[in-house]
Amino acid sequence: MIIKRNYVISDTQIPGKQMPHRPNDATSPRYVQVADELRAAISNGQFGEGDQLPTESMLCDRHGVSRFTVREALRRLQAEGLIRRRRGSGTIVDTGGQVLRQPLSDIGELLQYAAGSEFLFSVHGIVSLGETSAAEFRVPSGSRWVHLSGIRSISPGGPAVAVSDVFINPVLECYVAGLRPGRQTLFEQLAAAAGFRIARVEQDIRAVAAGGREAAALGVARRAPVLRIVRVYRDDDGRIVEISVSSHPGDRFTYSMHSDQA
Amino acid sequence: MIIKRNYVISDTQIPGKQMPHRPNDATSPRYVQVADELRAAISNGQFGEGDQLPTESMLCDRHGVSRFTVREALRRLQAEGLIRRRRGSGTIVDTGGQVLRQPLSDIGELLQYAAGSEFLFSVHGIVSLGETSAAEFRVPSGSRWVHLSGIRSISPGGPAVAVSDVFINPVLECYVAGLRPGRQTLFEQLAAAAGFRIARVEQDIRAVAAGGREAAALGVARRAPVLRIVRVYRDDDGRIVEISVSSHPGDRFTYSMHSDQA
DNA sequence: TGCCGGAAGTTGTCCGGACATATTGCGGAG
DNA sequence: CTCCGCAATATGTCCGGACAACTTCCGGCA
Repeated sequence: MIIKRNYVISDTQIPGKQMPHRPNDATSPRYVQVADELRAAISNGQFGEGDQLPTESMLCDRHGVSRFTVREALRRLQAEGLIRRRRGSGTIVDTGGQVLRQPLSDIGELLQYAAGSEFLFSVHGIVSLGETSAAEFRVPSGSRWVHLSGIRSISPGGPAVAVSDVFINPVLECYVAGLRPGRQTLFEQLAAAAGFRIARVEQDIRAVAAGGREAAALGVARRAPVLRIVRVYRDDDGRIVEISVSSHPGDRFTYSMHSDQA
Repeated sequence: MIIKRNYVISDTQIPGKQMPHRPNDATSPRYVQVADELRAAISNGQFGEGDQLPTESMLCDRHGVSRFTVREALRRLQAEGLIRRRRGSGTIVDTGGQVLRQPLSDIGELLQYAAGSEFLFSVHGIVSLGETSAAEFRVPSGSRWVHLSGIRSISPGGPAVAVSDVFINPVLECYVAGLRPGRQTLFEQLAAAAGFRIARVEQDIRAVAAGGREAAALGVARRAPVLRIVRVYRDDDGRIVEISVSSHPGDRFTYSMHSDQA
């Protein structure tokens, strides 16, 4: 009988064989763990803005991993905009004062944004998208979706930072009743409940004039400028899981992102 | 005397030693070259939407490189949103009909966007940023910048897709006179002329109401919704090279991006 | 004093190998 | 014929090593 496990402990240590520092019961890869530890160290001030991070070889020794793993971890932190790296010089903490703004350049940061706000919603049943909406979302005209709408705010009952319409793939209809308002995103809840993974998010951002319903919900004047963000969530097979259309008041919301060159 | 070169050809081929398929006079890394070839093959229809790309080991053989190099190349294509990958299953071409929109999720795609439009500008000399602007751009109040303004359009003389104010670091003032209008970005020209590299771009996106000057230049009504994009370009040392403030008409411009989970 | 060149240190590129884990297809058992 | 399980195959994780290219610093030389 064969028992599947992450790592097999053998008596004879073969040089060059993968051997975790401590047995890895958690399923997350080592480089994610290293990245998490470094991120925490930056976050709690152990490494301050402008400080030099330990060199790759030092991190290898300290965490008991190879340079591959360390570089993969550092690559993640760089993609998050927390560090800056220069050949020959080293790795420097440079967050650009990121915490104050809403950084949204990958799915992880999308979650971070959602975690800082509350989402209240109600379910409206199944709708069929007309030609205009279908073209805008690049889905077949007349396709059917479970329709929800809601309001996102920083503190419960506080001023709204967004009003949203959400359309969920009807094959997931049975899970819609289990969705709960709060700080967790809908796509996260759907993924956990139905047992799949969000592999890609596409976003379209435009400036539009507030309609009557949006203006009222956001507390702005009619025809005031609002930022409209359309997000399309896809699973591993490219199937659309969820579409969300969010409208943010122009005077209260800024979408921030960054891009680092390799 | 020591002559620096990328690779040294030795008589005795040591197994496992790096040895380029063909002598690499170009300075670009091998994985960039592989990525470029694959991107071209996708672009010219050699691999169509939904097709399966050759496996990693096939690409290793075909390009005469290691799996490390192939994976680095594929990682780039995935970041660009051209392919989708699944463990055990393979790599599939999935561009999501990207060419029709303006994808802007890294510096390379920023260049692609700029290449599809013309930028005409004029130089206004040196200005000092007031407190409001300084705070918005996160630079010291009262700092001095070379001020330019201009209009971006798809075809020369055609309708404007943006009006921009640009602020350039005064240490680069001597290069400003050499800037030329057209399809090449200003930061690209500055980097080439002054011999540095743009390492990071930060972007803030908001919806605002068009002011009188913007409305006239864009051909929209006053107080019409416009998308305001503030970009801060930094070099390797984190110094601000250029700040650009672009206003795009809401009815003619959509900012598209995507985000793929590893 | 000032400049040049080399040594040391650091990240970038690249290799070959090994094993883990997910998917797919096929054949055998029922 | 259907379903289970295994083999083949593909990508993901991880190792150790080697060399390239760039920075920084320091000492020697003019």
